[in-house]
Amino acid sequence: MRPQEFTTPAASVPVVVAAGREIEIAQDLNLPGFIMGFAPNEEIFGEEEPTDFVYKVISGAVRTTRFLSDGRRQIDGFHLSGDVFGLERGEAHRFSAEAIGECEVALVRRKAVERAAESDVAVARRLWSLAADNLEQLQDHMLLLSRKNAAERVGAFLLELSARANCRMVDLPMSRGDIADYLGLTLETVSRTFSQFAREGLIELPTPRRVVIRNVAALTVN
Amino acid sequence: MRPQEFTTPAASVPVVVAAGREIEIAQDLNLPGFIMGFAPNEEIFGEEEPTDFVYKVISGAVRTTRFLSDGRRQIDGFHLSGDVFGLERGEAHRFSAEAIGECEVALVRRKAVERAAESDVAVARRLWSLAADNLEQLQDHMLLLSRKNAAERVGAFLLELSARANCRMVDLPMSRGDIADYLGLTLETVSRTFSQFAREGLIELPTPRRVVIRNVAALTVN
DNA sequence: CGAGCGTTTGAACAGCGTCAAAACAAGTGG
DNA sequence: CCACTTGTTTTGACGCTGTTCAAACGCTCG
Repeated sequence: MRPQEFTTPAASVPVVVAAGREIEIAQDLNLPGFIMGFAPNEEIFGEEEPTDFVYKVISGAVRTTRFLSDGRRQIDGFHLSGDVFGLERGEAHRFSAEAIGECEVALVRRKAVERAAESDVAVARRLWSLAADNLEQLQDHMLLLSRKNAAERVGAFLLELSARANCRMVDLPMSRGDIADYLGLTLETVSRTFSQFAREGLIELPTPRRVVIRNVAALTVN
Repeated sequence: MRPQEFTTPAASVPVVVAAGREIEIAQDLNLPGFIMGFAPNEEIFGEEEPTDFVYKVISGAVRTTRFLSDGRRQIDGFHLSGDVFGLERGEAHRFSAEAIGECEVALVRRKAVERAAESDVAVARRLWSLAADNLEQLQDHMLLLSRKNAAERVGAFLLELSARANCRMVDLPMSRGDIADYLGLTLETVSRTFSQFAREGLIELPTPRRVVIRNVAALTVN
């Protein structure tokens, strides 16, 4: 979705919900931006598109994805409320981003972020930290992908979400297929592992999209 | 290996080969450092050790690794001559680094690098670029680990080395086991895939550690 | 020449993927 | 309110890819 293609609220989504607002991109870094609404599975930006904006999830959830030429998909990350995404060094996005469910996203001009970083060392450092957090998370995820089995992957995923929500009960915004593409599995394997965990009493599944973690230790692997 | 434990050239490795030299950490960023020699499989730094230094490969090859508690190993990356590694944000290393074969590594104080970045925006930007390169490489590797099969992984690995060496003939400094832990496979699968490629004429294997790439397209997957 | 390590190869096995169908949930229109 | 549609999730049966275990091979270096 390119900004030139904005539609008015009266037309179909996406729509600009609010313009000219101050968006907090990092701690103590507020920049002018605007908020847009996206429908489920709607593209926020596509691979190869210019990196004109930096994004922040206001509500809902977003996934960033990459594809192999034959359609195999990888989900690089899930971005929940408050997360910043789409900040890349190059001129073109290496990922696409899509709304998982109905969601609101704030857009800030990338140039504005870069100018702020150039004039203020503290800001540059905070942006660096943002990237470094990202890097460390990616490294953990790489270890998961290269050396953990299906149960360990799903366990780590549930604990990751639980830690983010700071709660043993988690509502999953994403489908089994999304989880599978995040964990390098198939959706059937993810579903089977959920069922297995429930049978073993490690989790409860009140509904398919709600998980209550009962046994943290049994889901943990280091 | 902590610097306090340096031994003299007369004793066993590692040894300080040269002290007080200027090391080029990034383009136009030369900082005082010293060069140490390491024996095959010798640890350069360990997980959890303080991040007091930034490292640069002068000769030979280095691997950075992480472990799961039960011993499963992942190789995060191979670092060849000219590569900078060990630059992390936190106070403790999240990886260990070992010499693959006999090699020389330059050490520069991390504080010196940070001071340079703080006083010079251009330096900070170049360090940022270093990290961003790292990030992009990691993302590609994640796609490999999550969605590519054994042949595609080994193919990508060979092309990666070939691109770095800028040559269709590549000498592998690392063992089959190292390659396996980098690609998320077993050493047997790596060996079998090499043999398979050779049988199909995609590569030649004059010796186990030397590969000549014959058919780039057949090894490529996007 | 023999020891030790890395590599190759084989055979059996298992974990996860594939294909298929059924169960389930949510929304739509009669 | 209920039949119908559509999409997601679950479950089953089966097969393949890659692992495991084991043995043989080939270097290199004492």
